[in-house]
Order: sequence, then C-alpha cells, then structure tokens
Amino acid sequence: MRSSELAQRASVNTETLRYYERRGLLQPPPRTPGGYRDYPPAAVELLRFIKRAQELGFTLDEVEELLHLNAGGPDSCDAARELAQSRRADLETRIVDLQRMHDSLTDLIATCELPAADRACALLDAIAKPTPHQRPGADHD
Amino acid sequence: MRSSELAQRASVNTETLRYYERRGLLQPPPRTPGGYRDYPPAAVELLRFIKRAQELGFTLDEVEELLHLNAGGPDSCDAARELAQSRRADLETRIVDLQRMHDSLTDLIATCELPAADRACALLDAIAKPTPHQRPGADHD
DNA sequence: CTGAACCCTGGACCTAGGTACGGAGTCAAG
DNA sequence: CTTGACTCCGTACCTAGGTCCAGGGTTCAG
Repeated sequence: MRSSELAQRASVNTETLRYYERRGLLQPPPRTPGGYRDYPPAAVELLRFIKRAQELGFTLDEVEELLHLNAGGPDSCDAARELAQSRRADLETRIVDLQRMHDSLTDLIATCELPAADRACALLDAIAKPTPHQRPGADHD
Repeated sequence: MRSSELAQRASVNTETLRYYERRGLLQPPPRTPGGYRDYPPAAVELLRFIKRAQELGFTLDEVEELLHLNAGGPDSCDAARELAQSRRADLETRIVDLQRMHDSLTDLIATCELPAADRACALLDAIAKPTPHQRPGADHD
C-alpha cells in the first residue's frame, strides 16, 4: 500500500513514515516502478506496535531495541522483560515526583485561600520559599 | 554581584541567566562601567522562585506570568491561584496517565513471566495488541 | 606590563519527535 | 494531452529549555 494509506490506517502523518524510515525504525519498503513506497499490510501492525509502545512510555530508541529483540530468539524475551521492568521503575519514580508536586500545589493553594484582606500574595510568596516538605534550613547554603 | 556568583548561588549556568534575560524573565540588571552585569542580591531569591516553580511543573511562560502577577495588586493573587489550580489539575491528569501506563506494563511483565518453553515473546506480542484496558474491538477499524 | 580569570556578544547547537516546504516526478481520469 | 492528486527528495523548521562557541574586552594580582 501507499504512504498515505498506511499513514491514514495507522493514524500518523506520512512524514512520520519517512522519519521512522530515516531513523531505521521502519525497514525501507520495496518501491513501485515509479519509485513510490509500497508497504506490506503488516506495516500497519508494526506502526501500531510503535505507537502503543510510545504510549507506554518507551522512547523511539527503546522501541527500536524492542523491535530488534523481537527479531531475536527466545532469549530476547528476557531482555524485553528487563526493558519493561526498567521502564516501569522509571514510571514509579515519575509518579511519586508528580504526586509530590501535586501535594505542594495543594498546600500552596490552601495558603492562598486563607482570608487575608490586604495580603501580599501568599502563593507567590510561598513558592519562593523552601517547601514544607523539605527540612527547614536544608536550603540554607 | 557578577553573573558567575549569581549563577553559582542559584545553581544555574551563567548562560541560563542570559537566556532568562533574553526571554524577559529576568530584568536586565545594571552594568558596571566595564559593561559587566551587576545583579542585586534579590536576584538570588528570584532565581530560586523560578526554579521552584519549574519543579512544580510551571513552564517558563507561566513563571513569567506568575512574576507579572506578583508585580500586580491583590487581585493578582486570585489569578495566581487559578494558575496553580489549573496546573494541579494537569498534574492529576498526568498522574492518572502514568498510572495507567504503569499498570499496563505490569500486565505485560506478568504475561512475560508465564512459563512457556518455546514461546514467542509474549510481551512483544502483547504490546502489539490493544490493551486489556481497552474495549476489545474498539481498535478494530 | 603581563597573564589568568572573568565577562561580553550574537549565533549555532542540542534533545525528541516530529512537521512543513518547494520543486519535481508519477499516475489515473477525462 | 492535460489536469489534479499523490509522491518523491533534501532540507529547514518547530517546541522547551537551555548550552556552547569564537573572538574580543575587563579586571586584578604579581
């Protein structure tokens, strides 16, 4: 199938196909006599794999690794699992970080909601200071 | 104080100071007769404000907004609070997304750990398919 | 006075993952 | 044969937030 058909079926831009090919993520497909790319039907699945993996937080470099792993033997499965576990650990760290930011913002907003007639903005003030989550004085270099 | 001193005290690169100035985030400081930037002591606090806000997930554009807000009257406090609330809502969304990715990866890894002598890699296989979290057939266009 | 250490500038470069553009070739319909 | 849609290619551009560089000026100690 042609670029635009594949692009449409996989919900990506045609330029993205070229980009992936340049990156080595997609095998260069055979060409028609006129020089047009002629993708096999399986390319749709492959692109969906890529998009799905991206959704799971894999970078394109990692997706490429996954793809090479897929081409390898049963040992590759262990390597793939390790990659997934490592990605999962990253995710856990990021979730904790975001949770902490979220809690800090909640504190900030609460501060701001205190009734105070002619206050300076407590929120802006509070951002400037070390958070209550940090040891007081820890930032005091 | 000089660029390098400020940079060191605020734990940023001196180039970052110039960058912030270019962006309008930092007021151009007065210059010494020799043309060197001469920052007031308060600049350290300002930079810490910026870095802290970034940690909280604000973009530099938003930080700039926050700074302008700070220069405004008491009404600005409400605007700042709204910004913080909106940022907090974003954070909530992102946390849920990451959590979902995390759960998907856990499923994937579990699949992979099933004993299966001469399996094809279940994980790679599983990524290619719609997740169990999605309606089966929803992806079936 | 000299050399080191610092600072100045505009502009290029970086990551990641694309997206857009211009000019030319191809293909199918009319 | 012409027209319009599609595709080709290389290259430039985009976001966000910086970072680095070359070539020059300043400052200070010795």
